[in-house]
Amino acid sequence: MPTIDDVARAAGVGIGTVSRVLNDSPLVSAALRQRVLAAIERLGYRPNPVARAFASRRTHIIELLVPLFLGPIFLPVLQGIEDAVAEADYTLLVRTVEDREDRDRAFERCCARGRSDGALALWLVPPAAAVERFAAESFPIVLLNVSHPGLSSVGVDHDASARAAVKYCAGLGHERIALVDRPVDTFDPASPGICEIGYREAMSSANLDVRDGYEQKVDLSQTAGSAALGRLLNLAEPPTAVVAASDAQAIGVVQAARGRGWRVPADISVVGYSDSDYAQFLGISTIAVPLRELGREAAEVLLSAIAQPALMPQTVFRPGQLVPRKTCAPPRA
Amino acid sequence: MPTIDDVARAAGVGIGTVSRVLNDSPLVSAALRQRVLAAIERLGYRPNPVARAFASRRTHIIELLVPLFLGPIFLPVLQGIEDAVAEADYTLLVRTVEDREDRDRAFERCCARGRSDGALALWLVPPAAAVERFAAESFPIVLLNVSHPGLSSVGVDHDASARAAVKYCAGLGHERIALVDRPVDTFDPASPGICEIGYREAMSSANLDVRDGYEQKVDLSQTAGSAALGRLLNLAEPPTAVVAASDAQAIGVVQAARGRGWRVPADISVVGYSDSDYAQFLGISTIAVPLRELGREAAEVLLSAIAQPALMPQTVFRPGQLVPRKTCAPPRA
DNA sequence: TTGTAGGCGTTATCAG
DNA sequence: CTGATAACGCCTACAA
Repeated sequence: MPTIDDVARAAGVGIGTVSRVLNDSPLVSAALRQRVLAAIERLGYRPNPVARAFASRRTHIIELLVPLFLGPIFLPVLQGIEDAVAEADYTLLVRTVEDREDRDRAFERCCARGRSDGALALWLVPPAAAVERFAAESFPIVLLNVSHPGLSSVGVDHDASARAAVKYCAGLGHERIALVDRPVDTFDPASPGICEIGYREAMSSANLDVRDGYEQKVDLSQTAGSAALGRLLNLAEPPTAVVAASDAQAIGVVQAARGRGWRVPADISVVGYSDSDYAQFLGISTIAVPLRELGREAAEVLLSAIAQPALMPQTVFRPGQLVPRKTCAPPRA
Repeated sequence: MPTIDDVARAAGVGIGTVSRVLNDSPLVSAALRQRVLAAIERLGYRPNPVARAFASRRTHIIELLVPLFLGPIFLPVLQGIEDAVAEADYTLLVRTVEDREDRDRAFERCCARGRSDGALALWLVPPAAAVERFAAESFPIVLLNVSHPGLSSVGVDHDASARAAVKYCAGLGHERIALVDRPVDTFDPASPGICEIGYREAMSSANLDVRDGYEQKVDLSQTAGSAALGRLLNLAEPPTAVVAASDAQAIGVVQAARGRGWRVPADISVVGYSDSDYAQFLGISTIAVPLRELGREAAEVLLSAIAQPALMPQTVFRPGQLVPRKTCAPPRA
C-alpha cells in the first residue's frame, strides 16, 4: 500500500502538497495538482481513512443506535439517513439494541470520542449518565422520534397523531374509543405513553369518556397488541374502536379480534401507526409517518451540529397523516 | 480527554504497562495492573479507538454491504451478524446499496484498507475489479447468499429449495408448475436464475414439462411478482402452481391472481421463499430460511478469516425448509 | 504557492 | 516483568 510519501516522491512534491490536493485545498497550483493526481492514479494510492481520522480528529463516521423492535420501519428510516449522509461523505456505524442493557451499553460506548463524530439514536431514550457525558464532551447527538431536554430531536408529533386518530373514529360515530399506547421509554414500562395526552385531549374535546382500562400501555409488538385487545374485550363495556401506537400492535389487535369472532371493521375499528409495508399489505387504516424524510432530517441536523459545534439543540416535529383503509367503519347500530 | 500518558503518570508507570493492561497482556504484575486500573478509573480514561486502530492496524470494524431490496429479511440477518460480532468486540459499518452504481461504489470503497478489517456482502455479487483487489490486498470478505469462486460464502442452497418447492407442488398433483426466479446478480438481468437448475431438475424427475414461458426471471419485488404472473396467465396453458424466489414475489403473485379473479389456492397455488414476517402474516406457503443463523455464520466465517489470514475460503450451505400454509392446494380437477 | 517538521494516541520492539 | 522509544500515515502550522 503506497503512502502519502510515495505519492509525494513520485510526483516530485512535498507531502503537504499531496495532502492539500487530497483535501481540495485551493492553495495548490493547477500544474502541481495535475502531477499529484497523476501520481495518485499511477500508484493506485488510497489515503488511509484511519490515519486521516487520527490526524484530523474527524472520523467521518456517524453512529446509529437502532432498536430491533423497529421492524419494517427501520429500512425507510435508514434510507433517509443514507440520503443525507452520502452527500456529506460520511459513513454509518450501526449498533443494534435488543434490550435495556444493550441500550445502556450502546450509549455508553457510543460516546467514545474518536470512534465517531456524532450519533443518531432511533426511538431510544438515552440514560441520564450518557446525556451528561454528551454535554461534558459536547458530543453531537440527535434523537429520532423521542425528545429529551437539551438534546436535538426530530420526530413525529405523537399527540397530534393520536388526536387525528381519535377524531377520525369519533367522526365515524364511535364513542367507546380505546388507546393501545406504548411507553415513551420502551424499556421503562412505567414511563408515560407517547400518545396519552393527545388521546385524552381528543376524547375530551369530542365529549367522550375515557373509561377505566381504556388506556393500555404495552410494547410495540403484535403480540402485545393482541394481549391488550384481550384485556379490552374483557371490560364490561368493551371499545368499538382502538387507536394503536404501531402498525404491529394494530395487526395484533385485528388478529385477536378475529380470533374472538369479532369482525373488523364491522364489529370493531382499528387504527395503526406508521404506515409500514405491513399496514399497506393488510389494509390497516393507519397514520402515515414520513419515515424516510424523518431519517434524512435527523441526519441533516446531526451533520450540521457536527459542522458547527456551537449550534443550539434543534427540534423538528413533523405531522403524521391519516390513511383510511379497511379497518375502520362506523360502529354497529 | 485524558490520554494514555496521563494514566501512566497518574499510576507512576510507563505507557507500555498501561497499554499492556489495556490489552489484557499477561505480562503485568498484579500490583501494577491494580494501580493502572485504579488510575484509569480515577481519570475516567477511555482509550481512543482511532489511535488504537492506527497503531495496531486493526479497526475492529466490519463492513456490511446491504441492498435495500432485502426488505423484511434484513433485520433477522443483521441480528445474526450482531450476535457473532458482539462477542468478538467488533462494530458494524453499514453501506446501503440501492442500485448497481451504489453497489460498485460500495465495493470500491469497502476495500479502503484501514477503514475496516473485513466485509460482509449480503445478496450481492461483487464486481470483478473488486474481487481482484480483495485478492491482491488479501482483504477478507464473505458473501452471504451468493457465491463466487475464490471467496468465502455462506448461503442457502437455492436449487435444493426449488426442488423442494416443485416436489411439494407436484406431490399435490400439479403438473403445470411455473417458476418466478431472480437473477443471481440482481443488477444483471441476464445472469442465470438462482433456482433454475433446481427447478429443471425437479420438473424432470417428476416427469413434468417445462413449458415455454414457464421460467420468469424478475427482481425480488412484489410488483415484479405481479407482472410475472400476468405474463404467466396470458400463456395458452397457464400454470396451476407458481414457485417464487422471494416472499415479496409470492405476495405479488397472489395479489395479481386475485386481481384477475383467480382464487388462491383453489385456482392457483403459490410458494414463496424466505419465510419473512409478511409470509407469516399473510399465510403464504414458503421455504423457511434460517436468516439469523445465516447472518451469524457469515460473520463467524469472516471473523475467523480476519483472525487467521492464511485460511482458505470457506463455503457453507444451509438447507431451507418448506412451510406449508394457505397458498397451496391440489389443482382443480 | 510550496516544502518541512511536529504532533495526533497507541502499539510494539527493544533493551534492561 | 517494565520502561523508553520508534513507528503508524496524515494534517497543519510555519517558514521559505
